[in-house]
Amino acid sequence: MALYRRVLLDRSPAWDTHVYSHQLAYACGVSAAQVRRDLMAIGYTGSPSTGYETECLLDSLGRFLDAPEPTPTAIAGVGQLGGALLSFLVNRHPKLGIVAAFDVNPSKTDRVLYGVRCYPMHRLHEIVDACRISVAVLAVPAKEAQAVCEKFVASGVRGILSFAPVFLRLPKHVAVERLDVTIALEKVAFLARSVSRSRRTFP
Amino acid sequence: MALYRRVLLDRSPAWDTHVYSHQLAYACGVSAAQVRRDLMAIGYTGSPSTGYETECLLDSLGRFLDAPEPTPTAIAGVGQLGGALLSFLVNRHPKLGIVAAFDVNPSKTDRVLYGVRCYPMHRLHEIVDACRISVAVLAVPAKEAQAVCEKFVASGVRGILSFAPVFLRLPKHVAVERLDVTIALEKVAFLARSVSRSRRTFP
DNA sequence: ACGTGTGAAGGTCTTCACAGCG
DNA sequence: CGCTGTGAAGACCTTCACACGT
Repeated sequence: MALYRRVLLDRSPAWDTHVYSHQLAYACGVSAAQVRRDLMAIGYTGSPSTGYETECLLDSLGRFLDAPEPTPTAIAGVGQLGGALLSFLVNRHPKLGIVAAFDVNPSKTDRVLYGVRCYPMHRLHEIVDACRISVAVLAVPAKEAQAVCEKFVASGVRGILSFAPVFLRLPKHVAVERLDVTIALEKVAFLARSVSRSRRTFP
Repeated sequence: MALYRRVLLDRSPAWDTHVYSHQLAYACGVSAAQVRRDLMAIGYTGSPSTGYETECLLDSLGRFLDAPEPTPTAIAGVGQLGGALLSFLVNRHPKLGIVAAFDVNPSKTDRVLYGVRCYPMHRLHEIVDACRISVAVLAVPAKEAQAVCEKFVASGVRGILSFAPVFLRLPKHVAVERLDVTIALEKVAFLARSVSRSRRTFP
């Protein structure tokens, strides 16, 4: 899990240079055995006495998670959500830079928004091709999501992060990750209801 | 899964009044057996000849997923992300209404933003208590997330949807769901890289 | 003693296969 | 025949338990 790296990056001052699996487990909300197994899977091995060296571990995680060179990324849809994502992501991650934005709204296109140039939709293929973009973020309305992501895939994109509340039907060689706010909220409401129920049942 | 309902709500015109498990499975990207098992779990039973009645099925899903009465919800943090979420969620879901927003910024508080009244943070307990809010959305900076969600929990909130890229340590009787944009993006980039690798290895 | 690496057990979730019925 | 409901098998993931090194 990439969560380990995040936790290590803003590492607690307690972990000076070394960290034990149970500390990392506690910080990530998983079990210590899980951490050891995951770290073993990426080929890093720690010493029993001192635990894991944080610097060296971050290095191994980086080699495993990141591509050798930065991965250029694009975003489609610069509405409220797209804008929030842009301002949040720009210059945040050293290996995942947003290099282009796309929108249908002419008042948005051909300008630099949040530090990223915004292009009209019809130049999508051209730009994706020229910048060798391999990952795209979808922040467009649900009705346009399927069409836009097909354009991305046709232009060579191999990974898509979608915020649209629809299931995207794509070839198997494209990785899709969905972040569906509505469903997540329904899920939380459901879980909240059931935990409070079990609380009442077994007080 | 709540995905079924979403798919059924904007149901394809092909499914007039009835739907077969394999159609629903195709639309949601899962297997037909999975759909049948899930629908069985919520106690709905279809007929072999006609499949499932969409209206009746939606009814059963609603009884299972939703609370009998609407669940009041609050949001903390009305920055870029919070604003986008607000405008996206307000009046979207019949059973999950955002009834209050909270922010530290005085220029935001005591105004109505996106149709929702925004209160200062120090009135959080008072408002959550008065409105019987049981679910909260966190769109605050990572550093404040833990503190804010503890205030929510202390005020009686039992479910939290967090967008902050930190692990929240909370009592077990509180349901937490995280939507971490950065980690999701890293995951997509990683998967995109590995699928393109396997593509090259077995062409 | 304490923590890691790792085999083995245990549980959960998914898929297969088939009886039954319109 | 085709689709549902459901038991059985299987795959996957998590946890336990313990040998080894420091």
